[in-house]
Amino acid sequence: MNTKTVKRSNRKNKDGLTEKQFLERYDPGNYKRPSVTADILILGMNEDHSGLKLLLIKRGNHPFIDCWALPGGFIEENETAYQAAARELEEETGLKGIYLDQVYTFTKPGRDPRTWVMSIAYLALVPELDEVKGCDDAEDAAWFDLKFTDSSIELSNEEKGVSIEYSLKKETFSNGAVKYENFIPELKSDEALAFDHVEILIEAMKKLREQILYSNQAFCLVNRTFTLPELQAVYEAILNRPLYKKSFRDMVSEKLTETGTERRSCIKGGRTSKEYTLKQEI
Amino acid sequence: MNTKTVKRSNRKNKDGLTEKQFLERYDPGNYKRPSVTADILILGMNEDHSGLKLLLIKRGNHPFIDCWALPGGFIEENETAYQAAARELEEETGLKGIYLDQVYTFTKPGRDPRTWVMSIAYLALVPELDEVKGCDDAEDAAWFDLKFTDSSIELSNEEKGVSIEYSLKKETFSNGAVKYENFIPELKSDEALAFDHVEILIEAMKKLREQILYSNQAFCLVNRTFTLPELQAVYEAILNRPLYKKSFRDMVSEKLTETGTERRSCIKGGRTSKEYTLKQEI
DNA sequence: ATAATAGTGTCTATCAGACATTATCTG
DNA sequence: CAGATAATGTCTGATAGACACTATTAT
Repeated sequence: MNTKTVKRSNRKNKDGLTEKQFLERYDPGNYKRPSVTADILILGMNEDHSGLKLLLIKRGNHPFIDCWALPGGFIEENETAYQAAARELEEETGLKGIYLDQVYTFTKPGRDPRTWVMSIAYLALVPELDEVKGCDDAEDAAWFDLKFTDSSIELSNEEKGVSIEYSLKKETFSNGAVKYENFIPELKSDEALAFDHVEILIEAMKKLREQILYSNQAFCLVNRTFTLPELQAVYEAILNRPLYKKSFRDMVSEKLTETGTERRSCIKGGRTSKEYTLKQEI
Repeated sequence: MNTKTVKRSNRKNKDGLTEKQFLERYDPGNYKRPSVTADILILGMNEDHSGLKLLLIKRGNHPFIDCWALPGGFIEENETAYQAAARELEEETGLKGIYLDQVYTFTKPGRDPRTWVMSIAYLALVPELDEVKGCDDAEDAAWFDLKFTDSSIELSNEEKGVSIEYSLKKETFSNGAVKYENFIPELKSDEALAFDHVEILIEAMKKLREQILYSNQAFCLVNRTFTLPELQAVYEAILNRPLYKKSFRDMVSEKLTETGTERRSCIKGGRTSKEYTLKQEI
């Protein structure tokens, strides 16, 4: 590898320049370049585990003034998109070390009416917060209850009196021999999500649904210690269908360690549940 | 929705501007912006279906002069990243209507020594070409045999006498409760892939391996009509492990339609195989 | 006691893994 | 015929779906 490096450093291009000389004289030119943002879907479970919630911020300026939007920010030159997303996530929630993964990059011309902007979308999964802190403080930011079915998306925040609703139409899309089921959203409410953020939400939820059964992502949405009814509620909220208790428990059992304690999980009556943690692999 | 649009168009921001006025006066400012390229992994099966091949082009200028690289190009303002990738794919192979899907966006600062460049990686799957056209013509472009195992990556082109090899070390990486197995490449040959293109290759192959059993991607790598030994070879090449014939056939059988003809699939002796096509869903 | 939830037992259908056997083609 | 590959049959073990039953708690 050293010999290779040395060899390459002497190699001259058609203008007679070595790599070092070439880079010293390199002129980035005046091509038009896009701005690139990292936008984040921050997902959590609501208090009684009956569904998902999504963190949105309210826009204070044009375009889409007064509309709710995904938190996000421009990526800077000395950082990765992941770092930008993690920074934004911490600013918004105060949380670090949270599950955060790149979902998809959105590049459609005109998706931002101001100028040419691409968006690298990230999905963050936050546990039930013992302290429900940092969310609707500072500017206008709030958790919205999210209902994502096969035929509609509903985002609502009772306290703020906001309800955003889209109907979904399934459309098959061919990519070579592969066929996708795409959801085409149509706005049904007065309020709307800013930019193409519905589409980002749809893509992220599709991906999460595909992966949830074969990954440990569900464990990111509960506390470090959790009960099986709580964990099952996470799967059911994401998949939007009930799971059989026994099959579910068989599926996750080998990933669990009992803590030894028991406690109540949901609010309504009934028996106490055993508490578990995710098994630490050695 | 119309009322909503009308309402919003009158809404003024803190400077007293409507959305229209705001956009007319919008100054994109002088922030630094990245260049963004669409780079493509173009994968196909080699002639006797014994393995995968990858299309690479040879760089004629710094940086990484003389190195082999993934084809790609800058995304322009009036197109999506997908369109840029499709355009590049057609230039390189003459093919249209091919499977093409976004894999991941690479943003690490310094990944291009010239300037700030992000890359949106695409995966293209091309069928066995009856005409093996358009590949090693024009500039220097060539199909490389690709061997991707758990411990190494090998890219070789006998005709050009080029062999690129990396060893792979597995490393676990924690993302919240989720653990990933990452492959860390280390260059073993004199020749190397340009930029961070090994990492792009690794990510794309990981994703393809995860999806191949639950998607129709394998059908993109064979002709419209194919035999089961041919199709099985595709799965085995991607998964890098043998599959049991019977289980494999049970798995794919409901996706197939017999054409009625029989023909020989591989070069070596033996019986003729039935020919199939992918079943058209109604 | 009753209602509600937590947790377990068991049957079935399906399917991947594993091998064995039969069928067809080339030389 | 021998050697090679194609295609199919069958057994096993694991598992998701489905339902029934027992256990524990609050009111």
